[in-house]
Amino acid sequence: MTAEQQARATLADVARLAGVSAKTVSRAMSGDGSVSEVTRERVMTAAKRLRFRPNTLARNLRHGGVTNSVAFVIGDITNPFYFNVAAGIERELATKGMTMLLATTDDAPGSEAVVVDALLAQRVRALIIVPIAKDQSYLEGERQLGTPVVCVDRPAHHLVADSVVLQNRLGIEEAVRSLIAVGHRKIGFVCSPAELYTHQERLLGYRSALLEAGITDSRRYERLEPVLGATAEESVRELLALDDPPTAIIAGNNRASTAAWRELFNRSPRVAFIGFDDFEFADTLGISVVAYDPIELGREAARLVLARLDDPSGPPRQIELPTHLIRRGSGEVPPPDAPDSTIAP
Amino acid sequence: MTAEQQARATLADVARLAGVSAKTVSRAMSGDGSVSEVTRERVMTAAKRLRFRPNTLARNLRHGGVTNSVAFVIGDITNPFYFNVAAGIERELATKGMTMLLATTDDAPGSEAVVVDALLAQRVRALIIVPIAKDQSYLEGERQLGTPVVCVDRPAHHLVADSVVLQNRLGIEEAVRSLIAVGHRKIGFVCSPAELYTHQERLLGYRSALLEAGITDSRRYERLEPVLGATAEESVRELLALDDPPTAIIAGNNRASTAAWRELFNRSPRVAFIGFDDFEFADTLGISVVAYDPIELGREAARLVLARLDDPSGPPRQIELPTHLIRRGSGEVPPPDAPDSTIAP
DNA sequence: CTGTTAGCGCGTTCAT
DNA sequence: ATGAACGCGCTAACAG
Repeated sequence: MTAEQQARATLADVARLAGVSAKTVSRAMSGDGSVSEVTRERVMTAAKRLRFRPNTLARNLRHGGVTNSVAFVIGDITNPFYFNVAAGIERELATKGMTMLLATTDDAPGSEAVVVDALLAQRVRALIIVPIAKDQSYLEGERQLGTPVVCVDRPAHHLVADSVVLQNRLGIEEAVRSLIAVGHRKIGFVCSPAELYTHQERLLGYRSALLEAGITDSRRYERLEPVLGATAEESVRELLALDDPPTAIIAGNNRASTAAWRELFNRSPRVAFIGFDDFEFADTLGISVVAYDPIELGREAARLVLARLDDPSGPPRQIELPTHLIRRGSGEVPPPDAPDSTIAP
Repeated sequence: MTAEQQARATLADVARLAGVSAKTVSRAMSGDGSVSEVTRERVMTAAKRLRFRPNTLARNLRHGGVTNSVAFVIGDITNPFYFNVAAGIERELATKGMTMLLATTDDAPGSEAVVVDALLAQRVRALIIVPIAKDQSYLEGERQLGTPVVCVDRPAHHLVADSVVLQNRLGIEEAVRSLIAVGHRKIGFVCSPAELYTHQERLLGYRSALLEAGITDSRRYERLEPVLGATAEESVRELLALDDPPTAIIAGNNRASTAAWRELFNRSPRVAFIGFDDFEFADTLGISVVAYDPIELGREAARLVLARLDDPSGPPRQIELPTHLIRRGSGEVPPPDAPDSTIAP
């Protein structure tokens, strides 16, 4: 690493070396206007010799001061869920030559606006966020200025914006019904913090499906962690330590799923289990889950951005992506008192 | 979403409304020069009313045309390994107010230069890449222009650059020795494509550790997929179908680990197994692995970038991050013919 | 086909 | 403490 900090060549430098005007170089490089074959050659040679690299920034500044990147704002980058969504966004954007800027709020509601502001100052083309703050109205002005804002996984609060969410209720309802069909009446629900929209929805799905089956005494089986980061392992232990423990457990999100299964693994008598969000080995291990496609979640969000860039007008769009129960065995375990599981009738 | 595309306010607009010069606004906003308290107030109010947002791009253009983001170029965004590295990079950059631009080459060696060129045109501050092309000399010019280039996981070819890699050989050697200590002499090695530096290193580690123990006839137990995407499941099946099958298997990378374990799971007699790269449930399932910290890999890369931005001179730095064997049981299974495993002496 | 002028939004260098 | 002029790298709008 030598410090031979050679200066970066500009259009003007190339023009000088090629003996033409800057604009001609511009034309030659971008293939925009018409340039004679000879001069184009001359320009290209000069550019190569000077290691010229067009400055997209300056170009965009001239065009209206917007970059080519879309910002994706997430809470915790170590959560694989976000990562898969990011993968979908990146892929979809790449088809249009756009790049993804990734930023983190560390799941701190207070830092959302700060992080977003910094990104907007960098003139990102659009914003895709997993809302964590309780109020996104601070983005209203930016939206009016023409910056598309798309919310993923959770809708925005106090802001008109496109969004992509999952069919959370339906997913959990399907899981509950499936357990009931096998004979369960005592079904537990463990999940991460209750405040989040997704978890609220899933809780509502859990309750409505139970109600539907005439089960009205399940509140004691609900365990929503009060704080982010608390593990579902404890919740499961608590539930199973009850005098009248549940015979089946549903987890409401990915972290809770893995934590819960960790606790249920190797326990007997076997407690039926259905997780939320598919994961590696869930198939090999025979774990039933309410699955969905996180990559598609990202792709849809990016598509909404692209559509909005194409046509800023029109009403906000709310997309709901399907969830579906995958039966692999763990959710099909009957309760111990079921007719089929008794040794003799 | 109405189409009320109101124009974006600039420094000049704010200046006009506040009745001062543009430079005064600039001073007031950046808190740089000295501004009287009254005018500062006036400027701030005007800025708020116009929803003014300073344009970082224009500012940076004035400063030398460089953005605040560092590009991270990876092959396949769906590989959790890259994701964790990305997490480390993002976190470390965030401490300096920088953001991460994520780009993908789809593991196509030919597209690396294309993607990188586009990023450089966007004037990223630095480049962190997982090299996939056979030659990174195309970056030499850029390096001389002062753009730090850091390679992760694999060193660059034909380019002087900082890099962070793992202690690949040592990791696999430790695994092999551990298996040998339990009594294994027939040890298989399954891995993804052979061309990659990491896999070559691990293969060499495998061979040297065997040689060290006087085992010289293990070539028939080596299975390196010729193409990316081929699964290690087949390789494992092949190995176990041999007349004289191995009694232990080592996987050389994360994808191979999960695929191999999928195949070994529920098989009997139990084949000893050690994977490479830790993963969710490896602990719960009792799978021994050669582990390392992917997030730290990213953080180190980002630190190299920051150091290089701070001081471009100095020799290239090569950092090797440690790997270590985590014994959880699967790697401690003795061979069927071992004295301890026989029922009676 | 090519060059000139002007200006994108901001900061620097002088002035005042 | 504040302002005017100029320039960062590039391109639109006009020449010629």
